[in-house]
Amino acid sequence: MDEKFNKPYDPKTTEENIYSIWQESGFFNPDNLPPRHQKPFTIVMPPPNANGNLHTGHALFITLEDIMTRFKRMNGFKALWIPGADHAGFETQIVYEKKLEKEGRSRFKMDPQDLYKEIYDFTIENKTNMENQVRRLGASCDWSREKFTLDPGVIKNVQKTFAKMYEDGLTYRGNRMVNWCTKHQTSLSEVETETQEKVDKLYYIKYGPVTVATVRPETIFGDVAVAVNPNDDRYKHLINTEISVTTPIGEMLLKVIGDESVETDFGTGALKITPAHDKNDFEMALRHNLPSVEIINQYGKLNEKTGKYAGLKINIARDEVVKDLELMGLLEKTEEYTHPVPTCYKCGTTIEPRQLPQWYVKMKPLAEMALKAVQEKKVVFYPDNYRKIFNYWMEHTTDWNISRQIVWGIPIPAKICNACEHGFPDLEDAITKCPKCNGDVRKDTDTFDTWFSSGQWPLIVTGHPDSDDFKKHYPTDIMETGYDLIFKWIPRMVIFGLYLAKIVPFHTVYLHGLVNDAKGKKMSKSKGNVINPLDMTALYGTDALRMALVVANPPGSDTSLSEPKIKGYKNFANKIWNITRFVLSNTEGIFLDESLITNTADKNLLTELNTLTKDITSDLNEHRYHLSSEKIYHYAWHRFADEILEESKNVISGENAEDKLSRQHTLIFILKRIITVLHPFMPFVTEEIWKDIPANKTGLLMIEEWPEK
RNA sequence: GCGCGAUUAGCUCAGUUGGUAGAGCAACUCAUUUACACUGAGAAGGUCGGGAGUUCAAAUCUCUCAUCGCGCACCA
Repeated sequence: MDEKFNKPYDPKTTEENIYSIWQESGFFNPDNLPPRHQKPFTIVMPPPNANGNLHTGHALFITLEDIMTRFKRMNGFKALWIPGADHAGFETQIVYEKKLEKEGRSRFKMDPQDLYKEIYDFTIENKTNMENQVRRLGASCDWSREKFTLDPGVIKNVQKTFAKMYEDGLTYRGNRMVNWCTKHQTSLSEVETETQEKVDKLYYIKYGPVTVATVRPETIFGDVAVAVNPNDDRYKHLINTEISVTTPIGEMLLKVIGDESVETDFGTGALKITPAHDKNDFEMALRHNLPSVEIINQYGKLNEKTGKYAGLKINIARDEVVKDLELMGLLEKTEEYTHPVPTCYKCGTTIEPRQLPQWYVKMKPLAEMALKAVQEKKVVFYPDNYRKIFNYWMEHTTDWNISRQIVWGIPIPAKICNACEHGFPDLEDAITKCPKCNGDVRKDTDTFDTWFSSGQWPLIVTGHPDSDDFKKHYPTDIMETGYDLIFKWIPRMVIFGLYLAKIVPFHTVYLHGLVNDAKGKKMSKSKGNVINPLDMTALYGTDALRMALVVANPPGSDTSLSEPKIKGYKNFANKIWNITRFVLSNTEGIFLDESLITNTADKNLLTELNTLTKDITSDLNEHRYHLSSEKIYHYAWHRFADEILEESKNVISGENAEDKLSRQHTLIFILKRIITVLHPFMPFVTEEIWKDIPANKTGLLMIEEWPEK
C-alpha cells in the first residue's frame, strides 16, 4: 500500500497535480480520446464574465456541466465542453466605471478609443484569472477551443448576422421610445430593466376645464393634448376641441382627444399626454398624429423649453412645479400612490423614457419559430415548468432594441445619413453616400447589446457555418445555465440557431437555481453572507465544494450552501480515502479477479451494487444529479464502510481461506466501482485513488468505461 | 393585476411513475491507541401548512383556503 494513505487526504496538493495530469493527457479535447469514443456529446459553457472572480453560481454550473461531461465521456462519447469568456459589455463597463470613479475619473471625459483600450487590458487580465479559477474547480473543458466574445472572428460573425438580418427585413432603425438610464447614459432592452414598486404622489391638477391626475407634473411643459375615453359622458363634449391650460410658465392650447385606452375610473378620467416622456403617451400620439415635445435631456434635466425650470433635475423640478401650481391655486389635491416603475437593473435609477433612433430586431417572426420548436419538443426543459415561462415570453415579445451607447462592445457596422437619417449596414466601412438621398453619412457609434452576440454563442463556438466542429458538434446537447437567463439568453440562442442554422442550438435546457446562504437568503455583499467558492476550495477541497453544491439540489430551485455542509463532504473525501486504505491494507498482493468471487454472500453484495449502479446511471441519464450524488455517497459511507467493511473484518481474520479470498476480491471490486461512479462528482480524490486500485484499468479514470451493469 | 413555485424533523433541504417518511447540520446517550475522531453504535425528533375529494392506498393526483418567495406587467 502506498504510504500516502497513512496520512489524511490532502486535497490541496492532490488537486493541482491531478489537474495537470488531465491536461497533459489531452483528453479534454475529444479528438484525442481513444477509438471507443465515437458519438459526439457537446456542451457549450455559458461564458463567465471576464471582469472579476467566480462566485458560487459559477461553481455550481461548472460542477453540473463537468458532471455531465465526465459521465458522457466515461460512457464512450466524444465528449466536448467548450469554454469561453464573456466581455459582458454593459456589465464590464459598469465595473470599470466604478474603478474610474474611485480614481476620480469619468468615462464621459475620455476619448472612446482610449477607454476601449483600458477596458480591454483590464478584461484580458481578469480573463486569465477567471480561467484559472475554472480550472481550480476541476472543469474538464477543452481549452484549445476556448473563445472570447471579442475575438476578431467573433466580431466579424456577429456583424455579418446583423447585415443578413437587415437584408431579410429582421432589423430596422426605429425612432421610438427607449429605456434610458440617465446614470449610465445608454438605452436598455426590456430585460435590462427591473420594475420596482414605488410610492409616489398622484397630483390632481386643474387643466383648463378639466382636472388631470399625474405623478409627473414636471412634464406638463411637454404636453400636447388631453385624452379622455370617448364613452365618458363627463368629457364627450370636449373631444376634438382645444382647451386653454394655465401653467407656471404661461398659457398652452391643448387638443382634447378621445382614446379607448383611457380608463374612466382612474384619477379623473382625463389624462395629460406627454409623448416625448411616456411610452403610453407616445403610442397614443402616434395614433392621433400628435407632435412630440422633448423637455427633458439625456442627463435627466429639464431643458430650455421649460423656462425658469431649465437645468433642474427631474425630482427637484417636480417639487418646484408643484409648489408653483399650489401658489397659483391649480393643485386640487394630492394622493399617495403605489405603482410599478421601471428602473435600471444595475443602478436602480428610474428609467427615463426617451425618443431615440436605434436599431431593433423584429421579434415576432423569430419568436414564432422558437415557439414552434419548443412545441414540437425540439427543445425540452429541466424542470419542465420553465417551458411555460419560455412560451409566455415568446408569445409576448416586443421588438428588441440592440443599440447601446457604450464603447465596450461589438460596434454596430452601420452608417446613418446626415440628411435623411436613413440607416443601413456597411460591413466594410466603405460607403460614404446615402443610397436613398445621396447625402453624407456618418458611422454609427453604438455597440450591440451583449445578448445580440451571446445569443449566437453556440453557433460561434462550433464554427458555424462550415467548420468540422460545426458539422460534428452542432446542435449541441445540453444548455446548462441559471433560470434567471430564461428570458435574457435562452430564447435568443434558440432564435439565432433557428434563424442562422435552421436548427435548434441544443435539445435540452437544464436550469439551475440560485445558491443562497445557510439560511436560504440570497447572498449579497451588503449582507456580508457571500461565500467565495475559491476560499472553500482552498479550505476543504474542490471535491467537497462540488458535492455540497450538487447533493439535494434539484434543477430549477434555489439551494442553500453553508460552510458546515462543505466541511461534511470534506470528511466524506477523507472517508473514501480511508476506505481505500482499509481495503488495500487487507488485500496486499491481490489483483482483482472477478472469477474468484465465489461466495454466495459476496455475489449478493455484487448484485446489490449492480442494482445501485443501474439506478445511479438512470438518474444521471435523466439529469437527476441531486439524487445520484446522494445515492453513491450514502452507499459508500453507510453501506460499504459502516456495514460491509465492518463485517469483512471477521471474514478476513477468519479461518476459511476461500471465503477470505472471495471477500478480498469483492472489496476491491466494490471499491473500484465506488471510485468509478463517484468520479464525475468528486473527480480529484477518485482519480488519485484510482492510481492504486489493483485491477485492470485502461488508464486514467477520466476515460475509464462507465460500468454497464 | 397576471403567472410560476414553495409550505416535510430545531435549522437548511431531498423525496423520480401514488405503496407504512429521508439526508446534512444542530442537540442527546454511549464507545475511545480504531481503516478513518475528518470515527462508530444507539436513541430522540414529523397527524408532510389547513380543509375537502379521487383511490385498496396520497407528502405525491384534483379542488379550495391560508401564508411566504420569485418572475412578468405602459391605468396616468
